[in-house]
Amino acid sequence: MTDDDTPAGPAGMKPGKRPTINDVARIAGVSKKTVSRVINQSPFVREETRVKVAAVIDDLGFTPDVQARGLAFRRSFLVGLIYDNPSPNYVVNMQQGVLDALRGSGLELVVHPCDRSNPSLVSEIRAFVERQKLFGVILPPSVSEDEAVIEVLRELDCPYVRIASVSLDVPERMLVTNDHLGAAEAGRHLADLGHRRIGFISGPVLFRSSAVRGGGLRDALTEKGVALDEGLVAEGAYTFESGVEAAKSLLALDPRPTAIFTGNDEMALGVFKVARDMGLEIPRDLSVVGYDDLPMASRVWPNLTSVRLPIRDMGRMAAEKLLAPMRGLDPARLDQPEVRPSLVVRDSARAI
Amino acid sequence: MTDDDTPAGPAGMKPGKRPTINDVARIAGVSKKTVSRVINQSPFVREETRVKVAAVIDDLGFTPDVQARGLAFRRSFLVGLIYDNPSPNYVVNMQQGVLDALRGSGLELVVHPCDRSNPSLVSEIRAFVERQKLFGVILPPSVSEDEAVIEVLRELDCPYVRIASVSLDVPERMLVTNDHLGAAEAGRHLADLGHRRIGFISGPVLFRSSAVRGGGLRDALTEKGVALDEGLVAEGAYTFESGVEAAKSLLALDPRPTAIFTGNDEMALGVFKVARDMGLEIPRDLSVVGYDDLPMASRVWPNLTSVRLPIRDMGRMAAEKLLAPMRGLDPARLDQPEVRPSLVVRDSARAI
DNA sequence: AAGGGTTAGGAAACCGGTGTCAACGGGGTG
DNA sequence: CACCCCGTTGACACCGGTTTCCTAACCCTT
Repeated sequence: MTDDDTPAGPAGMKPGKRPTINDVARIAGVSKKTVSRVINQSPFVREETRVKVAAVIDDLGFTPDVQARGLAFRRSFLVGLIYDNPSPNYVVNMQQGVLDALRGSGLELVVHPCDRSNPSLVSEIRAFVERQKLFGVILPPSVSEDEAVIEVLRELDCPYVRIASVSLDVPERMLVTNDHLGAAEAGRHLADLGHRRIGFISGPVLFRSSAVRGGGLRDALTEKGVALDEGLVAEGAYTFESGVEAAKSLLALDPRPTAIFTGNDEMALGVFKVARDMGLEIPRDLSVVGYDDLPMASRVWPNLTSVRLPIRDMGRMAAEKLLAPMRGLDPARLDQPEVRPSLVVRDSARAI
Repeated sequence: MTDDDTPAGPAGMKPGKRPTINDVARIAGVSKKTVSRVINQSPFVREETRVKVAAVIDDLGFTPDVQARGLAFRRSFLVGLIYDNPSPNYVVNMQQGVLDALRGSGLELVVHPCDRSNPSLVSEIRAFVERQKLFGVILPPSVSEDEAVIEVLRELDCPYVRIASVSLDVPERMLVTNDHLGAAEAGRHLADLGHRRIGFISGPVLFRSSAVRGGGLRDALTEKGVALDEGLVAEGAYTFESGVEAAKSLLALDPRPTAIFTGNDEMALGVFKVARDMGLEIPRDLSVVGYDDLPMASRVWPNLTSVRLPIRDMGRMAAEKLLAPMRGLDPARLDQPEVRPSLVVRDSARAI
């Protein structure tokens, strides 16, 4: 009957426009509210009706408008990733992991780098979250450790998941990276290789992981009957340059340490540089173990022994926690796989 | 007069809720349409009225709801970054640059990695752009070179800016990275150092930059009276492993090249590894020049001479092109700064 | 002073969904 | 048989903006 000449799409639709819920309702012969119920999987729809509406939705290729839905729901379908970690490798892998979990959920990822030393950090994050009415937020270290930020998220009633080296919150909002375990593995490895004078270059105090990794090392050494000499501990800043400075001070000692564990790989490369400049050969004259297992750990020479952190998996797990309520999963289902750092043994550390 | 006990916010507002355009209109004593005009900087508002409304907006801390605005505008305030480049460093710097340009504009960045070898690439990107009604899209290589993707963006009427090594589109939608120039600089450098047998490890053919960088090298050498021996050209894949394979084949030649220019730094590190395994010392026995100037170029030993690409600036410039219409800038203003790659001379290449 | 062209500003519809609540039909109960 | 309850469904208002169309006021001519 309709003698319209719609070039594409099923009959009854204006061309060149996406179908709306009204089109679906009209064609299916139901009210838009019923269509809405089908979309939202309401149980109060007769199976027969549901199938009929679903068929029309499928036929038309209808997808609900995220803005309209968001407006009515007073919540967007955007997940924010707020981070201050400067490592590109960390950031990209984290994003990938989050996207792995988001795939198929209809949610998108909005990235928001920030700077904890910026005094307007909190108000800026507040504006971001409030304006976008975020579905949820994922916070990797170290911004995950900022209680003022968390305070704002709670106040705005924005769901979040924090990633940190130790538990700082209720389990359903927390992903613990167990840095203690990873550092302990590194410590045991060095002790087993016979090292007794072991240096440690920590991260900045602003990062909890700095202390946790140091603690893991200390505990493992103690367990092996080795003491961690406080004189062999230097503070770095998780950067190459800071690693250089710290290594200079440690390797200037007499007697110097026979092994150095660094809080991350960047600083381990700083140790490499200083050792080279001093004519020390790794691992003959000095063993080095890093943390993070960056791609370059296996590119440099000698290959760097390092603790691998499954960053992408961490991103995925954190995002899955955020989605759990939407998927009707009980937060009680807390028996999720833990993050397990693992030591990757390569060539930069050997028996004394 | 008002004896309400709103804990926060100016009078006349319900507590715990963000002010809406209706609140502003009521308090300012105008219609919501007039407020809308002020927000959108319509010229049809008397200065006196504008000031009055602006004062109320400021007083209330009113910010328009992005979803409602987007719904009415039929366009969101989200910029998409669609990329398939696997380098974390590239991706993060690109994001940073785009965010630099977006700051203060009220737009947010949504990241969308993709895989060009996925047959559903185009339909997936279509769904993403259509569902989110993106404000615009930025496409770095190599997805920027995919005409099928561009076709979809045009069809959906979604503004975009492509980043590529050569011009593939009209100037206002194109940011050219001038890889030709960067590679030529590298070529001149090697020729000036006296190298005559120069090897080249290209990127994959899927990336235009591979051919363009090779062309730049060839032209520079020709200009110096040096021929690029086709037998010294090997194809890599922009990965460390592919660099290793290509280096093995090139360094097995007799006589072997005295210098190798690689399409990127990852592959240059592959050359480092093979040289080390063969007992060749860089730069004494072999000079190496890379492209990208990754952070690790200055961390490894010897420090890698490489062509620096201002990735963050590129991201910013691309995003600014996208915002130009919104800012009322003429696309005619095309006298923008060009991307200028520059050679960073370090220790991995020296005179023969 | 009447007529005509601007211009500032408002009422109502609309963007595309969801929440509230009442209505409807059929089966079980007193 | 009247009444109630329950599973389904729809009408209508609403989310917070923008667009369309119209009116009233103002200024300048004639």
